[in-house]
Amino acid sequence: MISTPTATPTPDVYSTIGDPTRRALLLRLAEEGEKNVSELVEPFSISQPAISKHLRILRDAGLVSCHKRGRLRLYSIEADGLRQVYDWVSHFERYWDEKLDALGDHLDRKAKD
Amino acid sequence: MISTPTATPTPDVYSTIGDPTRRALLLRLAEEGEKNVSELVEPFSISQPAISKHLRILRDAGLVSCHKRGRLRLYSIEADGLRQVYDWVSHFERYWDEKLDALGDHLDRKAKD
DNA sequence: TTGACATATAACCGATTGGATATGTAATCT
DNA sequence: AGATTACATATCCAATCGGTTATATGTCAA
Repeated sequence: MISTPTATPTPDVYSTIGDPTRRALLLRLAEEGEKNVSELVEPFSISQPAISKHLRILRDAGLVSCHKRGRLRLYSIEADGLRQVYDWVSHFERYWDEKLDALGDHLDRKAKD
Repeated sequence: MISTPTATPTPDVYSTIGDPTRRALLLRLAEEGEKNVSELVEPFSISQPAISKHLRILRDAGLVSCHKRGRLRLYSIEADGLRQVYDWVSHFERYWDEKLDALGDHLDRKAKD
């Protein structure tokens, strides 16, 4: 009984979503709800073990969870961990969605929250 | 006419921000404005060439720009490319800013779109 | 012009990554 | 029980990564 049960080694969310396959998996789980591994593999041209490895990484990052039903493993999105990405990238928001003229003051104030 | 500004080979923004050093560089440029390389190196315990390499990657990803002044290269944030990350991660927004109790139905319905 | 400074690039290296194939394990079906 | 299905894990491999030191290039200052 060595195995660390859930004890997340916090495997960086940013690098986890750095991979396009993993992003696609996350998006699909978010849009279509829980899916088993075979269903998740299907749209890709890569092997099942490769997808299982991605799912493992996603699980370790806390971005998905899974439970068994019969011989299926049903994976679901666990999006809380993505919030930190949202928060980080929000720091740059003012650079793209506003003309920063007299607005600068307002933004500086918000930045202090 | 669209004209790719610097002929970006689009070296994936997601993997670019996967590195913590690069995220720190971006954040600092955003918060403190343009900086030369020496200034950017200073807070880190890694070598100047290592930072220059990161800056190269950031430039290739279109996330920073630089211009010369004397013997200095002044780097500035170019945050537009981060918007796609913001947009992507926004897909998961509903998972963290809503209590999904009786809301589940509503969400399931939306998922079918 | 010579030397110091600012920065980029080159060459190299060990660690990690993302894939493949092969095998293990548990649940279901006949 | 035996075969099949669904998935995870093990092992291996080439490519990429992030760092290093060494070197090249261009600019300023004396």
